[in-house]
Amino acid sequence: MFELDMRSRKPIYEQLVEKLKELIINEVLKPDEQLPSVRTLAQQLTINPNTIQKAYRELEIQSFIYSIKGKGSFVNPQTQKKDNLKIAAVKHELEKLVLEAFYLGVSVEELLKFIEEIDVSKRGGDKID
Amino acid sequence: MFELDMRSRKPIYEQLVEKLKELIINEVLKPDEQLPSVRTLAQQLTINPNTIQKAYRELEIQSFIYSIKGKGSFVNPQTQKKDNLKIAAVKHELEKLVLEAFYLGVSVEELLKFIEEIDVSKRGGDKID
DNA sequence: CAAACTGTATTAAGAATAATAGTACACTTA
DNA sequence: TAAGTGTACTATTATTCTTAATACAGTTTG
Repeated sequence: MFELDMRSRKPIYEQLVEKLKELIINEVLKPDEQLPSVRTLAQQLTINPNTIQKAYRELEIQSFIYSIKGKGSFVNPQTQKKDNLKIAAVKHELEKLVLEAFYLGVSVEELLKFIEEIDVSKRGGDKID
Repeated sequence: MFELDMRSRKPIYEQLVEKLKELIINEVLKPDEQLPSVRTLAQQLTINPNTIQKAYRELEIQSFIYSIKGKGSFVNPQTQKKDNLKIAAVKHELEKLVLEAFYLGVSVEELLKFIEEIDVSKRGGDKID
């Protein structure tokens, strides 16, 4: 279900958050569908349950999921589906531009920073890094 | 001269590398211009000289600068100037597309990952993260 | 009801990395 | 010669992520 990079600088709980976000937004995980329990997923991924719970807590804060004690964690149905075809088209255009930027000598790092700055300027302060 | 984010997950030596790269590529630092000494810059930024040296070493490995014992560290003139106008135009187009992607519900994280994957697929394995 | 499952919380310890501190050596320049 | 340069090395501190081991409250199921 997941591929985690244990050697990344990015914490695995944060990788989990991102992966699950994608699965939810793209409706691989359906609205109100139950997520694996913290202990089950921990066993599957052979990582500590606390790490899973940290990810779930973060996802709940960002209202991607909701959790009910004794029952489980579920996909928040408010998260509306994206227009995937449109997104694919945009990504295709994006890739062309990015490659052009690379060709012009713009570094990956500079590009990433640029993207992040677009983000924060339009949506308010986000996570550090 | 620099703005460092001491609270970022990104190490400050790595932030230094990126900032200096930009200054060099954009020729804010001219070819063969001498960089501040490790001790001077450390004092200015109130960080440890070892951290500066780590950044300089990395920049030398990536051949953005060259260092001569007893003399100093200098900008490698091989680093050619970029076409800044062209880059600005590309960035402008890029910003529009990125905002469109945001509007479609693509997360910043997903976008950053997408950019990074373009990079690695076209230029071989880079740094983790 | 009882057992087994859920989420949640807490404390402690381990591991890894970044950053600092301090010192030293070789080289260049004024 | 003195001061400034890059470079190297060890040790220590600090931070963060992860694990470990419990514990408690609620739900579900036999």
